[in-house]
Amino acid sequence: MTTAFRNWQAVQQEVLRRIHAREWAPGDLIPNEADLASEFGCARATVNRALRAVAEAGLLDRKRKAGTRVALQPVARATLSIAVIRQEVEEKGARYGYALLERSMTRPPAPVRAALNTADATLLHIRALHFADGAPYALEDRWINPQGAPGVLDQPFETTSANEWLLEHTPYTRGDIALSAQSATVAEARDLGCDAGAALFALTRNTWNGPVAVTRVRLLFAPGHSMQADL
Amino acid sequence: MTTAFRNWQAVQQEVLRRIHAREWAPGDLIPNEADLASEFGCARATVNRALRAVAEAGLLDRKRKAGTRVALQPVARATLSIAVIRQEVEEKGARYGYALLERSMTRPPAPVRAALNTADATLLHIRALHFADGAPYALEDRWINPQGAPGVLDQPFETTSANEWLLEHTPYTRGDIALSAQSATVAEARDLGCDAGAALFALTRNTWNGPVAVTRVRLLFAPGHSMQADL
DNA sequence: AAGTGGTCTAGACCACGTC
DNA sequence: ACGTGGTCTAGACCACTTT
Repeated sequence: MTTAFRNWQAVQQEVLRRIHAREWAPGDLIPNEADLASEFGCARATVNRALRAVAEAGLLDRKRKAGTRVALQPVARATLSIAVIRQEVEEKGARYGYALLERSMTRPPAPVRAALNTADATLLHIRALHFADGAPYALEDRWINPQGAPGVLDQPFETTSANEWLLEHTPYTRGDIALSAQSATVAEARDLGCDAGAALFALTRNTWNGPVAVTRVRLLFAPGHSMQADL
Repeated sequence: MTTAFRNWQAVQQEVLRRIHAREWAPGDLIPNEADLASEFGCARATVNRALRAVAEAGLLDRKRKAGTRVALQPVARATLSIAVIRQEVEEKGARYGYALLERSMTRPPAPVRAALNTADATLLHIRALHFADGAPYALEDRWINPQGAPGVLDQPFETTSANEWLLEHTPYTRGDIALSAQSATVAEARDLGCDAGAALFALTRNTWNGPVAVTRVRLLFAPGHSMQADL
């Protein structure tokens, strides 16, 4: 006799067990929801909830009519949590500091124009440093579209970072992120207090609110920085 | 009169609209599920589904009894999809290539032992190169615990990468990932065909199957590599 | 103690994709 | 055409927290 699986977490655990134990091997078609429900002694909605969760984790492929199959090559999905830099620093138990380096209205260089699709508009350009315990932590290079961030031109950003202000005052509907590595230029090395040519972790992020570009920011982290995530 | 919101996606969209329009401002307590259900003209379960989805995206904080609040600082969550390297290369439209550099049973250095918590066991050490259109794409440095990957010792890994074999044959229950930037050592530069000291994007990943370590891998990507994700 | 979200149920209908 | 997952409903009970 099988124990009854009364809640969706229990069903999920049993499904995961069968996958890991290869009772359901990669590529296999598993029983449909109705059959599993009667086997597990619960409602179909409960099985659905469990299978949906496992599918979202990438271990199952579900298709109407075709049924549910164990994923052949489970694509690992790591979820990065990207918080405000001040939070990130303080969560590491360090004292946060901030300094504005530059604030101007400028026509951005071609790559920025292309990424934001803002043609030849003049954007607010902010360069700033974030510190952890007095040491440079990250160098922020940001372009803000005043059209997409009402009120931004009234902000001096001398004590509060654009990073923080935008998150609280400017909604966005979509965005993308790119992570990469790059060598520190002489200027960047000076700002970050490292050697020129040092390997830096870079995060570039664009956000939009509907069709209108809000901001593009490139964060260069001091050498040794790493981002963690769980699978 | 309000239009009826008949499905959870429509409810979700309306909730997002209210958050973005600041009708529900950060920190605000929003109406409870029952009230929203009657306002939207749908069942409470439908509202629940929608609110749960928004909360999973980080825009709402939900607590029993305390109610649902708009998140003060929505933590951006970027989901990285980490596929098999061969897939990754082929999806870019390039021809994939693979070469084994080293295969041995060795006692790993301290950092690896510590990360995997394998005490002084002897592990399988694999070093290999992945190519895209003939050019080095990524350098793989991997340690495999034979205890966690039955059958791995029978694999030569001369034509099929450990990356691929493990994903298909070895289940895991948890893992972690770290992303960072580092300078190429002389040896790494030789393998990757770049200059020593070049900034490389590094991905280090540990996986376990329950309490037993399965593998630890460090992937060093050729200069210029970036990882993309959406928000 | 009471209010809120979390979940389960049984049944129903629908949408999609394969056959 | 038809089988499968996707979703909705109405009602119910439970679990967690705050009051």
